[in-house]
Amino acid sequence: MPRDPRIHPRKQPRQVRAELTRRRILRAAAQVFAEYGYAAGTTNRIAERAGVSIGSLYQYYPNKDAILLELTAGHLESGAAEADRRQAGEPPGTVEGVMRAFVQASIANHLEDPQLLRVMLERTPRSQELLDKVHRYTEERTARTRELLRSYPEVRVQDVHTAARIINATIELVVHQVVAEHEPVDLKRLEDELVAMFTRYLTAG
Amino acid sequence: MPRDPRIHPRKQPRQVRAELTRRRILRAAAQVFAEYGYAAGTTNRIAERAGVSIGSLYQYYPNKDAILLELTAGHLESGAAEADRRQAGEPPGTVEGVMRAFVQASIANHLEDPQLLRVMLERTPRSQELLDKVHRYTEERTARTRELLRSYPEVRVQDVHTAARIINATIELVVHQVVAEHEPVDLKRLEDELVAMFTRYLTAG
DNA sequence: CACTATTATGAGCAATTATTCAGTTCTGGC
DNA sequence: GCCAGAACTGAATAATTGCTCATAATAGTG
Repeated sequence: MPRDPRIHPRKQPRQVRAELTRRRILRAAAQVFAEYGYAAGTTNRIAERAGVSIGSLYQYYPNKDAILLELTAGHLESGAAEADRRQAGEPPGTVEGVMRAFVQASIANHLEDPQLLRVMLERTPRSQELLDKVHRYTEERTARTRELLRSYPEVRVQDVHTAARIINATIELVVHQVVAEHEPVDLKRLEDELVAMFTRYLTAG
Repeated sequence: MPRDPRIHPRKQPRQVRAELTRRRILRAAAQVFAEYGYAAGTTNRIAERAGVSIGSLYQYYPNKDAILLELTAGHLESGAAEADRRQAGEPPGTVEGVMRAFVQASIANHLEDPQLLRVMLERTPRSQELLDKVHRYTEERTARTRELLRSYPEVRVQDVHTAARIINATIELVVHQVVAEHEPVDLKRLEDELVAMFTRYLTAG
């Protein structure tokens, strides 16, 4: 039975050791969720892995969901930052270049910890807060992609907005699925085919 | 703690009413899983929804996982049957026709009960039996698609196998995601853009 | 050192849940 | 109508788990 975080606000760390504890808990949670999944990743297990008592965990997180929420927020933010970095660095001259940058960023992002990502995807639909966060992120990302596509005259699709959505969703989901599979996958091949698919789609004569 | 089904085999119905009970339980499980998710979809709730005592449920299913396994198996089988039907009916002359048939079949399949499907996707990675089943199904489907693509001379991609994988994964995942979203989506538009993407990808000059 | 605020502890509570089993009811063949 | 096996029942069990709170340890301050 989750409690209302407004009634049970998490404590703000004022000493260094508190901040350290918080970080230990978060790292442990990432490992435990990745290893056991959300349901079997119990708060006691997380505390144990962090080398911290269960009480400490609840001083910084009002409930279990809040932990995954923070992990997910971190992932989204680092993903957005990565995308910004790649885009600001050098504006790729071609549509293919843009698509390749997208795909590469996604593959890199998913290689980090596919199992944890899976838990995030699993859990998202059941948590309103997560849902909202992911939704906002997705919308902004779609809008950006759409405008980027608009800036290339050679892009000719019926509906740029839908195209942007499909491309982003495809990258996110397909890369995740393929990377998370147990069999070894030729990532270069995956990258090339995805890039080819998007490029031909967008710039068809 | 799931028990070994070999030790606790489910009973084979010998009377009509038993078969009816089994079916009521399965239908109720589909509803309850879709409504509450896997974790909160308790066996007691399923039994209650089915209008059957909890004991009856355990006479036909050794544990909770077995129920979802049967539901998933049913979904896969009906999906495969649907694909066969569409393909056997009339061989579409163009690549675009084939892609459209694929996309339409998937959309139809997902409109049925997106929420239940989500639970299946959620749960699959945690159940070895489910994992195997889905894996076998995916492999066969990929092989079929690959051979189909090979039969069209105008299909020119670097790696037909990877192409088949990407196309199937994209259809499955993107359609699911878009359909499961709460916002109303223009399905015709989704269909058109997906078909365009695949067709241009496959038949690029 | 002494004192207060901050942080850490962990036994245990309350609630939930999958599953069992001893007993009851029903069905269909004779 | 009788009865053996099939089907059904649901209270009870055993285990798990999120989370609390009274208490203890520690840090920073003067």
